[in-house]
Amino acid sequence: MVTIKDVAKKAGVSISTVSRVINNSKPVSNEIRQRVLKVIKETGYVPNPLARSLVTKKSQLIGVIVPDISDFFMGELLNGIEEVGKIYDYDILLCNSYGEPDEELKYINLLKSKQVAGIIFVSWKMEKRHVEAIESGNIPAVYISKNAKDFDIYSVSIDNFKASYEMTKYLIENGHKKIAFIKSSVQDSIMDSDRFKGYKKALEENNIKLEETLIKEGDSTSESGHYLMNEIFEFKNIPDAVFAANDEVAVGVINCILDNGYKVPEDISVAGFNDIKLASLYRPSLTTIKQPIYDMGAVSIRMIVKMINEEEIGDKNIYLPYKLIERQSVSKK
Amino acid sequence: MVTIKDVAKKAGVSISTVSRVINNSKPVSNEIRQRVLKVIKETGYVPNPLARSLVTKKSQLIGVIVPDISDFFMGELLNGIEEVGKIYDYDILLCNSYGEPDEELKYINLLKSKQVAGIIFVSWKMEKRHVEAIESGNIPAVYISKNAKDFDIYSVSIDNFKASYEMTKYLIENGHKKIAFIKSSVQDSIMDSDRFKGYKKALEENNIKLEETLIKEGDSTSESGHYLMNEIFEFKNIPDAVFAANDEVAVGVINCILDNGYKVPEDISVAGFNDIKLASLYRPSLTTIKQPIYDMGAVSIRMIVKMINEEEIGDKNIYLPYKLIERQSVSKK
DNA sequence: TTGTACGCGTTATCAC
DNA sequence: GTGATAACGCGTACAA
Repeated sequence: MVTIKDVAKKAGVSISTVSRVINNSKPVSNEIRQRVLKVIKETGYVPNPLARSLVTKKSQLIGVIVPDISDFFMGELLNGIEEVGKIYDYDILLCNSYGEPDEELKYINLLKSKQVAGIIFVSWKMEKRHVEAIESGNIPAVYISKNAKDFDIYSVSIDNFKASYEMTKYLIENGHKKIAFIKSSVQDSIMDSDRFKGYKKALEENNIKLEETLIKEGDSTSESGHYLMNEIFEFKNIPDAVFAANDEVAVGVINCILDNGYKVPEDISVAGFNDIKLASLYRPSLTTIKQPIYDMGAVSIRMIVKMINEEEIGDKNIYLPYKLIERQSVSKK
Repeated sequence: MVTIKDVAKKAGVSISTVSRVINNSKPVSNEIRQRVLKVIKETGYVPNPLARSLVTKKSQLIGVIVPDISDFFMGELLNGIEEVGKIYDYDILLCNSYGEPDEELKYINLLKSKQVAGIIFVSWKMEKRHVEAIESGNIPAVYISKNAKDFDIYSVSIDNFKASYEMTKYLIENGHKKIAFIKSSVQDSIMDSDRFKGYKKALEENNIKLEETLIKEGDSTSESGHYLMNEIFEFKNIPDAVFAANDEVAVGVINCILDNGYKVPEDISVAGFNDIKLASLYRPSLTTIKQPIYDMGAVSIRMIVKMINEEEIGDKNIYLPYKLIERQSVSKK
């Protein structure tokens, strides 16, 4: 491996000079600059990021902690993070926490010891100790989590309350009165409450009373959706629409409805949340709330970069626009 | 940040001694060991991985280059890599190449300069220059690619020829004679040939002649599947079954068939390849070849670790077992 | 068994 | 504008 020393020697200058040309840190006479550049090209010299980080105390690594890599949501999010990160020359150190708080904490400390330039923390549900661990490191961080707004931190999300309210209203306006709501309990947090609150408000405004037997909660998998929908069927209190906490759950719900001999959306309508790739692929295609997942990733890392460069950031909590996507899974009036 | 020096001073020993206890590299008297350990605990000292890598020339980082993070396949693969990596204390440096050869090459060099302990290179289609770039670095590497076996390298895959042969045979045995085949051209490589060859052999054995108008190729997205299936429809030479290069394509194919007013599998059967999560979620659920994606990731990183530790590895090319999964998208006799 | 001193490849602080 | 040289935090021959 060719080092700065080799380049210096071959160019007949000191390593300081070489350092200056590669970093543009101080003026160097044009003649020497060209000579050094030439040698660099010839030798194929690449600065050692490790040595560099060791002295500057900064790496070009952004640590990203996610609860589940194979979750459709994370893939798109990571895409956004990666793509924008590349623009600013940052690489991604990926950590899969399996949504376990202890793992999350372990990774936070690991990332700190690796002196990452920033952390993007994606979590189903954050705890105080996580925030404290990150913030104490004095390292730029952005949070993507259902309950991020409980803390005084930088976060990226959408307005879940409003989105949920709109979707519920949409269902009602299209003639649905008996609307089941399925939330994911791993997210028995503010944000789920937000979505639930939006649902509740829409019902209230339309004088529809909440039915306990139509409110279910499980985790955020399709299996869970299938299971919970079955419970609803067993109760014989059949809804004419189901609003699921996320698209995977929604698909599980639809499959269950189909398995029970009903049709979607003719007999029962189903709405999802997130608009992951699956939502448009699945048939019937899912009416859902489109979260700008890719953008959320992109914005997160952009914020980190700004923090690193000490640029001005507006609000600590960024709310991105969402959109109600009408597809086939909800029948229209 | 507390360093090895601080620990040494506080414990009243030299830094070498501290280094020895944390690395177990040389004998240290029990008394001193305990004292050092105690100080480490008290101070919460964590060795700086950067400084460590700088001197040992080895990091605890495994670089993973994938062509598309949001691809369902990659998510599951990364899961396997991450989980096993964690066991051996390796972290994942994630690179998204977008399947572009130049990007791939750039990342390979980046990873080398970061002195990663190993590289897992996932690619739609590898070129000689990629292999050369990696192998010249003398760094452990495992390849997951359609055409990995063209090179003398470590790779993990399944026997695509046999799998494809079996699926085609299965279709034929269930009464299908006009079987379309859709490959993904980004993979116009050996492996696709392998799958294509398997398809061809099965047809030959059953005296079915190959029909050019039923062979299509595009990329590996559902959009591509939809588009190609449309082309087949336009040709008015309707098949009674379609064998798609992968599940996403298969879903696109089915959606197209549905859009054209046909039923799956009653009118046309569709088989996929890979068995990603989507395959069982989608309705009709996909009959497909189950690749052990998670295991492929797990095995890959396990191989890397073995290479790092200079343990014995058996074959250079690992073939994992696959399985034909019967679901709803193919009608049975 | 323990400590000293050097080197890993860079950047940064001085002098010149 | 340029060049020594001290750091960064750690591992490890070499001495003791």
